[in-house]
Amino acid sequence: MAKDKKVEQITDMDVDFAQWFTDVVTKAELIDYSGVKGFFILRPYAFAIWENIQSVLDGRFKELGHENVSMPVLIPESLLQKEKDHVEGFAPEVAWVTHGGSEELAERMCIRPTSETLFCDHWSHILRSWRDLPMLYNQWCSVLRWEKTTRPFLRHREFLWQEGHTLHATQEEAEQETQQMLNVYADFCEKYLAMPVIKGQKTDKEKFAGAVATYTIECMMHDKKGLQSGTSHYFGDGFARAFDIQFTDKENKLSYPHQTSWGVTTRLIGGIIMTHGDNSGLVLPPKIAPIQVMVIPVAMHKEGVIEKAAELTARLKAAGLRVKNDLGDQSPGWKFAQYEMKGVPLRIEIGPKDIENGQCVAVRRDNGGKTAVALNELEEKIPAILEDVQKGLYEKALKNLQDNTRPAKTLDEVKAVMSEHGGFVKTMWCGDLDCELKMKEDAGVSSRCIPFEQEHIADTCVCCGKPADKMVIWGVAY
RNA sequence: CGGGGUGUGGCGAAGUUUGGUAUCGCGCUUGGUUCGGGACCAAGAGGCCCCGGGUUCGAAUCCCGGCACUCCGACCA
Repeated sequence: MAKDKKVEQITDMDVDFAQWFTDVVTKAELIDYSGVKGFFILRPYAFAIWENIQSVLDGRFKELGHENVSMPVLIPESLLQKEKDHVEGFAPEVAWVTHGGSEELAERMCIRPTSETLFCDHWSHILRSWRDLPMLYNQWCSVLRWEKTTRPFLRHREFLWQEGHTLHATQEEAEQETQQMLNVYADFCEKYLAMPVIKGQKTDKEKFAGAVATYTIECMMHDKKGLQSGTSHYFGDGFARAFDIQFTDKENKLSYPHQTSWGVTTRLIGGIIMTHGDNSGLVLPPKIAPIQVMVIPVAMHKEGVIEKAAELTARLKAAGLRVKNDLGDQSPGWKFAQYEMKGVPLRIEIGPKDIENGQCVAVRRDNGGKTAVALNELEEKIPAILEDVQKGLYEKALKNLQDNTRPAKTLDEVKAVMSEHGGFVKTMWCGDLDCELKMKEDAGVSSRCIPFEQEHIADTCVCCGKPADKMVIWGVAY
């Protein structure tokens, strides 16, 4: 027991998962609290993770033809009001600017909670012809939503994200874009963050305010709760009509374009923490870790150790890895614990005995496995171990998802599964809002999504017993 | 927004019931010895006791009002 838990300061995750999470985000130096509720400071280590996420996704977006833009942070109230469902969805959680200096503004402005209205207004100015389409835009920015309950990474009042917004000549093209971007997110989560996802569609109750359809990737955290990790929306031409965005099509007729938007946020970092973390702290997938390898010299005062550590570091850097060494005067044991806390995927120990044997010792963060690596094989062996760590993390998370997703045919079965195991439940659903509400009321679960990969669990709705042909995944979500 | 808990050097706590000028551990600084799982010795530095009022000769402590953090709900990425 105790020997597994090397860091006493962290609350045991099986005792109190929420407290464990708070301990990790502060002790791994990811987050500091600002003086204002819901506004968090992303410290350099957290921001470096975000930059890695940005860099991969931004590259993908651009490969697919998207361009980055920068929209204003303020939205005039009249603009926000234009699309009815949208304003109803967001009005309760926007913050308002009412003064410029000491002068009261003629019209108050909200700090953007999302930028659909800004993009729409802009497009209504510039769109003329079918030759202008598609418009494939994205922006990296922060948005503000006045949430009641806030938690680091999972629910900020101000959070960093990217929001892609696109306009297309046809419904088919827009729907294809929506699917394409959902797939980009799913692929990124699985390949880079080692987080398996369930792709599917949101129910009407859960979809984005103003959307025709919302698609989502849902992940399962270590505590078996769900995390919506990315969304992609199809808007039809509703916003275009509300904002009077038109173009002249190939038949010389005025037409409304079809629209999409899609986004991921710094919540992904929360997902990484809660998917892979353990009782020693953070565990980062190698592909996204700011530091992939930490070289720790042992018995630094002995001749040649510091030089050897520097040499290994330089060689691994040259091999394309993100690697650092720690020549600080803390004891090796302190350093081991420190970088475990920070989730560095691989540690390399190099001391006098190793130098004598022409080797170093590589220690994996995910399972503690130690390997002696011959120094002349460094460039081949270390990347291979990192790949294995990446793979191992994904497989472990996939097992958690699969082992904790259970079928149910009746509401009583759902309740039994939830009280006994938690996790996700898959059931048939008739499509009625009343049944969805009853699931929440009686079993405490919300619909996560209607997965693209459907299974036939039963012939009838889990709730009302009427014929049903849709399978829904339910769970408790962050 | 409803219900609970908390707020004391950087961190974690004691002190609050019963008012008398703040204590401990960790960390930090300097010097020395150490170094294969959070080393040791010595000497130092560091406090608007969350904020604002009030009671009192005197408030970390009692009273009133705020704010923040945290957990559980409802709302949401």
